[in-house]
Amino acid sequence: MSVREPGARSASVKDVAAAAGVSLGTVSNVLNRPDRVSPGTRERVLKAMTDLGFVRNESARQLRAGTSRTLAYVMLDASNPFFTDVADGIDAAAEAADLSLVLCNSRDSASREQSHLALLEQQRVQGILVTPVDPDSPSLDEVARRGTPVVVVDRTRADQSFCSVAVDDVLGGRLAVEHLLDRGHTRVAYVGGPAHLGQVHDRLEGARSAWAAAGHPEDALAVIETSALTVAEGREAGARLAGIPTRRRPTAVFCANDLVALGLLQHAISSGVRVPDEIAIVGYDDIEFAAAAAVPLTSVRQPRQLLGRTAAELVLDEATNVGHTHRQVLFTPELVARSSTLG
Amino acid sequence: MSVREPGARSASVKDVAAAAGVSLGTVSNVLNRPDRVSPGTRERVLKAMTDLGFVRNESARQLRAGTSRTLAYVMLDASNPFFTDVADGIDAAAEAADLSLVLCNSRDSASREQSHLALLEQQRVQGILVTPVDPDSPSLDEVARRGTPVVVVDRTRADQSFCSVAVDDVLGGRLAVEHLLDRGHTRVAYVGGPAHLGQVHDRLEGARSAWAAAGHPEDALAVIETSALTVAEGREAGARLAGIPTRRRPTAVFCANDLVALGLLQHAISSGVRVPDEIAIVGYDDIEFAAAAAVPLTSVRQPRQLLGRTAAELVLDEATNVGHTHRQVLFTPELVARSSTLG
DNA sequence: CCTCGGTGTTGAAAGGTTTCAATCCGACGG
DNA sequence: CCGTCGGATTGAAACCTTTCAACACCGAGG
Repeated sequence: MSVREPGARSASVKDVAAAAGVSLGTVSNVLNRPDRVSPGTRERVLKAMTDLGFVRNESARQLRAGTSRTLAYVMLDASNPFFTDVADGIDAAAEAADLSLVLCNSRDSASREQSHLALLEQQRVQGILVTPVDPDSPSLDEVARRGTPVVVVDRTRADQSFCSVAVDDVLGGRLAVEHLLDRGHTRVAYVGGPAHLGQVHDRLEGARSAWAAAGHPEDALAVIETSALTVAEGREAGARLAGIPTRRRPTAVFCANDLVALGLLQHAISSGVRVPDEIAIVGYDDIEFAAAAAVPLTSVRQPRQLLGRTAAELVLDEATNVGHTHRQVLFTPELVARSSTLG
Repeated sequence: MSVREPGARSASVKDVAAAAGVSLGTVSNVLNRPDRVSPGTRERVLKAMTDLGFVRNESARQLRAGTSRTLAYVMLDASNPFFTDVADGIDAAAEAADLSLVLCNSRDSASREQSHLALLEQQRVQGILVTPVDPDSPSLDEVARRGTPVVVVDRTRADQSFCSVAVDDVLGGRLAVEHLLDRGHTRVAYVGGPAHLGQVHDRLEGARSAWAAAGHPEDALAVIETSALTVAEGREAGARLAGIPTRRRPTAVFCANDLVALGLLQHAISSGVRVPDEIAIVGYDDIEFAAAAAVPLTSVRQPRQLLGRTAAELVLDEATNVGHTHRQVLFTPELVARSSTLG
């Protein structure tokens, strides 16, 4: 029952074999094909294992077997509920395939992402799912080229160099603005940034197309750019909005994600602006906190779990199926109307 | 530039050595002690590596070296922002120690937790941080006894069998209720559950002690038990609260965590109950969404990142320091008063 | 009594990296 | 010209598990 000192060597199959008085091949059989071993010896071996505190050395196992039983998701930002929901979906699929999932958080840093990718590659994980800081980064291609299946999650890329799973952001933007037009709004603002983010850009594009289709002059759709998609930036944008004279102030706002929308909502309420009467708000992602906001938020829902599950399935196909061909899956978003636009 | 088929063997040091016309010892030197190798050969070896798409095999490395460079955090519920903040703190410490952090999500399931622990142990990670489903589970002891440093995060245990890092929940409960007493409330309810959770129990205990210290009869502190600490349960509790006749209805509520508080807040606002005038609300954890709520939430702040950072430091000490002794660190929470109690 | 079939067990090889003692080679001092 | 020294390179062993062909044993069938 003693505790091992740091650095002390742990028991190996050889030790177990010696203690049980069998060969080490037999110990291995107990671990991997217990039915091949007679009950008597099996008991003896198992007892020796618990006595010695034997722990199978996964490195050696994997070295010999050449294969690992884990999948990895390198997430962009673990504190955004959207990504943890995606991770849940991946987890479900991994569990179904009897793999375990490890998560790495790059916290928006390309270098952290880089070192996670390197380590996972060296560990010979079955596949890597990643929401990259920059989808065009060549290091993704390198990892894939060297043989580790890579699937890009919630981002896309012009070329088709690997599988990806994403949601149609242009359509999402269109849905949001069409909804606002249906509700009779004629002065609308889009809030989000930085502009170079694919999501921010695509959602705006969708918004503009719906706006133009309704016959409004394109440049009458105001754009308020933020420096990040966070709650704090949303509040900030709310303040800027409040500075616009009432007669010209938008009566509705479409935010690039729910965090921004929640910040904006908070600013509105705390400064006495009524939602949706004076200003209607549409968010994006439909995270749990959107429905739970003080004024439940109308939002564009993305199939988060499904996104994760599908990505996991793609990476597994690539890992096991020789005839695999890359696919770009694009899901359809859906508008969920709640009080923040419905009065 | 060709892509390897699934199952194809990747290049090894031996292949690199052959391609560069050196021995494999030299290749290893290039990887581990580049200064020992003359610039000429080094270049040649590096070129061979990129040509062949060489990826160091971490299993073999670790098998030989006997040590890994990773730390793991087995989190209880990745979709609770509280835990992702703790993970950020751990990550910071890991980065400082030049280790990489992998996250596993047990999603409130003891069996998932179990299999994550087993795998991590077999991978010989440097240490395991865990917020367990059940802190008294004997499998934690077994892992520790067999030699992997284990630190329990945000939970405690009667015995001192390993290091733990937690926050004084009894004090937190006291702070919350003292604040409400200061604001003149005389009818207060505690909302949380299930009761067997250590946190739920301790916070209530603290609440009761403050309540009694103010001379109020102990049983006059109402308790509304929920079946989980979620937003949905918070809404539910709000509905139950609303069912109490006004004259007997509590004028203030102390919730066992912010998710419950946010749900309760949402119910109040949507049914026209004014916060804090008709009902004051105190949450617990001070997650980011608490400050960003429509009525910013008064909450008991826990030092989340510090919790994580300290836990990581403890596990590293245990992993490297032979003279390590277990410590139970208890942090002090702090009340953050906002509009939900301040009018 | 011998052979056969089957069950249970063994021993050695393989997998990729790191380490370290040993070797090699060129340069330099004597 | 020889011996020596230092830096660069090599080869073999070790890490632990898994696999698989070979072996020992036993009872049944001929």
